[in-house]
Amino acid sequence: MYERGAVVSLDEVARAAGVSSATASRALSGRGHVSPATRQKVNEAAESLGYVVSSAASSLASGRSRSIGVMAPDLHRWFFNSVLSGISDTLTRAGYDLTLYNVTNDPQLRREIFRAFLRRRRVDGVIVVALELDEWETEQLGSLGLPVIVLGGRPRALPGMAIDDQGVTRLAAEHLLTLGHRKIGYIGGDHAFDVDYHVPTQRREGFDQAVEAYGLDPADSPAGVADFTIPGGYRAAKQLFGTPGASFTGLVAASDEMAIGVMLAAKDLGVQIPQQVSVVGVDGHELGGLFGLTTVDQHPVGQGRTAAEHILGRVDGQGNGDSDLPFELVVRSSTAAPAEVEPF
Amino acid sequence: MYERGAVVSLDEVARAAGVSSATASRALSGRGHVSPATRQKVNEAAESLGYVVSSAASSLASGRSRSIGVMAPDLHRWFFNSVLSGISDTLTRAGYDLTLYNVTNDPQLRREIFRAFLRRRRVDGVIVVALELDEWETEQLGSLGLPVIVLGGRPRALPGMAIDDQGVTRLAAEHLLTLGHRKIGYIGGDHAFDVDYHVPTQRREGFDQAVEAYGLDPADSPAGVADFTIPGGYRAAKQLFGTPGASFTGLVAASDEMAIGVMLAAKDLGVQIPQQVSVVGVDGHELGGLFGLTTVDQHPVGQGRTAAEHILGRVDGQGNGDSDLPFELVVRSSTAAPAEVEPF
DNA sequence: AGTCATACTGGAAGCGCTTGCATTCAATCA
DNA sequence: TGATTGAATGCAAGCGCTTCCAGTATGACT
Repeated sequence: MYERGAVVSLDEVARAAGVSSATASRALSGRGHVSPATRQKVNEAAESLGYVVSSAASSLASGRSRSIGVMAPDLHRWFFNSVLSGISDTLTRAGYDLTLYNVTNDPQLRREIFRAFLRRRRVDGVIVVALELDEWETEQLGSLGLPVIVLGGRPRALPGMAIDDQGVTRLAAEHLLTLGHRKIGYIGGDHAFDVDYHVPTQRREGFDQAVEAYGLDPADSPAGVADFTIPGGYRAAKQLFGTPGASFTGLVAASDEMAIGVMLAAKDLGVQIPQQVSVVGVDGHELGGLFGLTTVDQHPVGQGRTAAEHILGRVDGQGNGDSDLPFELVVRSSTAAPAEVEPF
Repeated sequence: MYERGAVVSLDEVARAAGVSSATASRALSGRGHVSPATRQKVNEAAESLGYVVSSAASSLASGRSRSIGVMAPDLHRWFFNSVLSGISDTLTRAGYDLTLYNVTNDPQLRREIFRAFLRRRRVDGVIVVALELDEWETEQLGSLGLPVIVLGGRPRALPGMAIDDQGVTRLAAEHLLTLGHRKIGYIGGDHAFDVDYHVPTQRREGFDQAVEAYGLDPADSPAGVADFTIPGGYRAAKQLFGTPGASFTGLVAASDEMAIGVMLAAKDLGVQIPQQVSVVGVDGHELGGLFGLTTVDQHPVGQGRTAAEHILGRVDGQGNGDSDLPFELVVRSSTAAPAEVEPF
């Protein structure tokens, strides 16, 4: 039904340039010795014929596909689609394609991705974004014989890049403590939500460390559990604000989406931010500005870029992948020194 | 550096099953005649050896890559990543890969995607999500010799699927008019924002039609311009709410994100929804429930699924693509009959 | 002048599949 | 019963590149 319009082959380019296809290949790919004059002739021929290499033929012959696989969970979550944008941008600039594997909750589909999709040798490397991998999955990835990099979380067996997940919440909590808050609450994830690799635990840990460093008992901190989304944060905050006796002047949320949920809940309940409660999040969400949210920005787009650069380097046999990612506190209007005002 | 772990070839499977590689290929792909007994032998051999077809070799030999290209703009926008999820889900289930081309504002990158990426013959079909294509791009897509489907917008030259973009806003406005509102405002896009193919104009048109049908003059409707995002809607609403003399009891926003921005602005300004102003959006945003937003749901995930099914059908030579997509009004708490209360 | 390294180029062998064609064999039919 | 048909299978020719190897030419060096 769809016949490919006259597709130009390397042979035609070679003929037009008056060289062999071997030389044409070398000229176009930049590998091997080709005289400048020949190279130009070939390039011109290719240009004028509109030649584009066939990825299938090239892959088959060279064993390289010029494509990177990206496995990511829920694309609705801002963090993940941000990382994906960053990866996509860098790969496109490098002339690589991006094969997306959206790993959903369907266990069968998920299994199939690890079993078959990745093995088709369509990709030269894999970036795993914030997935909690079980042992079998880790093994599958490892046995691929391809560079793999896990972004977010540090599975023992695979090279990873991650922010210091304790560091971010520690920084967030320290910010509040420095401002003078002494009674601060925490809203974070639960182990049951394993979309993030151990992230919930790590983040809570960081919070605790900061609190303890100020001689306080983390157990005294009112805590809520949510799933890293806006509605999740909203619900948790409503509950927290409504808990009798659980007063606090500051609140750390383990993600900006939760923090935004908190701010919405506060608005609904008439709790004033930051007069009655200061709120800090983690991520650097694009809506942070709109809400005046103080946050620990982890530059997700940059993380995507970095991961992509890294994997591209590894495809060429450089580096090994483990590294730390930067983050920084961005202070906006959702935090202030605790006022003399009655806490909520 | 990374040697591929013992990759199993079709020949090995064939040998293990005691047949020729031709038969093994037919057995595995399901094409051609193979006796049930042979088929089973081959399947078992493949299974036990962990054989997975090489996509490059298969593509080269058959001309089919079992991959679909998806071109999408800004992944942050909820609508786009929803559609993408839907596409991904359907493709994965069908055993297809998804090659993502995130089309950004960088004109050079964008050009390159159309010029080279799509021509590498890595994909069997292309789904274009809500991109305003210029003539050259349309032509490139058309000359690919591949099934292409444009989701959202209807470029003359390419088959497309779209909701009735006039219909959605007409429905939204009719909802308000039916409730008794007679002074309703509109927040929509601008031609300058061409991420959506003609969508801004179409949606405004639909709104006007509804208003006119009630004997009102669309020119009397207070209107704001925004870029389909939450902050955009927020800014436009602040302006609209602050315009002297521009009173209205209902507001139609051309996207849910804008509508959410409107609600946030209203909250900040103390404008009560729906008591003073009723708000309707378009999309079916996942946060609609949280905000109690009345909306015209266009089921973006479903759209993605439908588009994917369609393109898969076209790859197999069926159908031609043009079709309408369903949408429906979802009434929540952001709309009500105009109260006796003073409008904002 | 002779040797050797080096730059450039072409021939040709695959890469791992799919598929057209030929072959075999058993079932069907007049 | 011989001719016909069709299912089942194998052979082998590619698909369009990359790259090893060999060959030639050119320049450098002793």
